[in-house]
Amino acid sequence: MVSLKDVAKIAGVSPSTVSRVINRTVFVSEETRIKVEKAIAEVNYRPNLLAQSLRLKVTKNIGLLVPAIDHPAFSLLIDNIEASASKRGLNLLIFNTHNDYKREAEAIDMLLGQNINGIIFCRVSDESYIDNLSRAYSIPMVVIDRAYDNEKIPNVTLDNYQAGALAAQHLLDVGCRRIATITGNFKINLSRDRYAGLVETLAKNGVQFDERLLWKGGFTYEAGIDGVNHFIEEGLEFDGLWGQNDMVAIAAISTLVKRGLRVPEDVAVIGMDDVRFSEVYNPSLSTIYQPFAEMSDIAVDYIDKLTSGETIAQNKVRLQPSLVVRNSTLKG
Amino acid sequence: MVSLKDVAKIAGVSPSTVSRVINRTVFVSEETRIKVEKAIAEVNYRPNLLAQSLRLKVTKNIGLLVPAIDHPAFSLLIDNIEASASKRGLNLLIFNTHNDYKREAEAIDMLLGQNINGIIFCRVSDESYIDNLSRAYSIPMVVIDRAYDNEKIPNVTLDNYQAGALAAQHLLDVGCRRIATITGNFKINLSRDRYAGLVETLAKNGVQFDERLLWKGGFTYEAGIDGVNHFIEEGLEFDGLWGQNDMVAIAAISTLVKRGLRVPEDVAVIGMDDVRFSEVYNPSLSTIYQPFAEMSDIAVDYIDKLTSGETIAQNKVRLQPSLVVRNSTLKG
DNA sequence: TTGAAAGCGCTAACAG
DNA sequence: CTGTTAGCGCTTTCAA
Repeated sequence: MVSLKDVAKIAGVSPSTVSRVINRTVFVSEETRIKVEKAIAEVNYRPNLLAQSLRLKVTKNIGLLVPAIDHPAFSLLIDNIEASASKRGLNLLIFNTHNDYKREAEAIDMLLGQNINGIIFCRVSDESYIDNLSRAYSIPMVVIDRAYDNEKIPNVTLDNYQAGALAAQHLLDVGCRRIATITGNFKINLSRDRYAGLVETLAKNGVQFDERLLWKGGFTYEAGIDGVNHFIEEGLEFDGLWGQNDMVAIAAISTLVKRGLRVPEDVAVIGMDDVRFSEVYNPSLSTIYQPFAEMSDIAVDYIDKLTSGETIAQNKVRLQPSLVVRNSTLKG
Repeated sequence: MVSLKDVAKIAGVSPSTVSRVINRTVFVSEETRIKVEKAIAEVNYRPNLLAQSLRLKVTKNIGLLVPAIDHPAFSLLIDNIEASASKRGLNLLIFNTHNDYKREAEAIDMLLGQNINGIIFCRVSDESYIDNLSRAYSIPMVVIDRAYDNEKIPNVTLDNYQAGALAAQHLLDVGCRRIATITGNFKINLSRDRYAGLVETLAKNGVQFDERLLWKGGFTYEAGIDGVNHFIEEGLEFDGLWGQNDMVAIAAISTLVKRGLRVPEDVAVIGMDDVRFSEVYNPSLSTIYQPFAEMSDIAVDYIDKLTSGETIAQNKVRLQPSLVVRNSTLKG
């Protein structure tokens, strides 16, 4: 590996001068600058980021913790965060917490010993260890998506109550009256918020939610399958269903169809997130759009600002969801 | 930040002793070890990886280049690579090359200046810059999935010809005779290999492939949609279709159904990769399984071994695909 | 405008 | 078994 010293020797100047040329930190005479640049090119020199970071106590890396990687919503999120990071010249270190708050704690612990600038943290659930988090405070940190009700760490989230409200309103609008829902684990507060938005909006419109039509199965395909099977086996009737994410909704549709029901004619189904394949599913899936790109950009920007010592005016951002209507709810 | 020196002072020993306790590199007397450990715990000391890496010239980071993140096959691959890396205490730095060989070249260039141990490289296409790659040789590198025909860099790939053969054989077995295929870009050699496997296996079985039923649309949903629309608009008849990945196959099914055709009764459709949602699609998708987990593990292991200076006996591994039969081809 | 020197936090001879 | 010393590659005072 060719070092700054080598370049200095070739250019016939001191190491500090080479450093100054590279970082444009102070003025260097045209003449020497050219000599140095020539030497750099000659040996194809690249600064050693390790040494640089050690000296400067800042790195270009940020850590990202997600509960799952191969999950359409999270891969979409990761994709967006990567884009935001790379736009700012930051690198992403990704860790999968596997929806397990113990592994999450280990990962945080590890991350703190890592050469990173900050952590973007998509918490597993309300069980996530608080004490580790407070230790984590020693480096910039932002929580995305799954924040606590009274999150102290800067965070960017969705108005999940409103997501539930939109889903309820749309199902009512297309004529549904007996509405079922399959939710995420209630240890994740956004599952509760989404649910509350649904139930309260139905109530406001004179429709009482039947709690037997609630299945807290989680954010997986299995939840969608199990939920629908459960409802049907219990002999419960329903004409509308909200799956709290698109995977669940799609699994629900698939199960309904297998059971001989038509979607949307017999049951209108709406999902959440607007992941890529919801558009291609058969029938195409109505859903609640979640602005992942915007959320990612805000989160990365936080880290960036916090790192450079800037103070941030607003340390909580809550974005609004919106309704996407496709065929799975169009009773036409 | 508390440093090793601080710990040494508290424990009343020299910095080297503290280092020795931490790294268990040589024997330290029970007595001093305990003193040191107590001091470490007292101030909650964590070694600075930056300094450690600078000194040792090895990091715990590996870079991963993928053509896309939010693509079911790649998020599955990323998921598996993360698992393999984390199992070995390695961190993953992810870069999205956006299927663009120019951005890919930039990313490699950047990665080379990064504090990484090695690169796992999922090449965009045959257009990927060779010269950059050879420069990249200065650090351990392994190509996964999309390797060249005569790849010089250690690589782990699938027997893509065999994948095509399996698809062809299965479609023949369920009674198809007019078979269409939608392939990846032919600049990616695995698209060509898969295609060759299909065509030659058909020929071996006395079925001549009609080249008008080839659509080189790429690995996207759009390709599946466009391909089917094209075939139908050209008035071409077909009773079987292979999409070279699951997204394409699913988009094809969705388009066929929209056009009033039944799957599998009118057209049997098979995909490739066996991503998560192919099982949940309606109808569930027959596909060619690709052993991503195994591929990932081999790739990460390569980097790990190369880093520690071990020589690797076999620097090319080619794994076998297998057939997964579901409803989209069961004409029953 | 440039060079010398110190030091970021760590490890590894080398000596004892 | 442990301490002293040098140095990884870089930046930044401090002087000149």
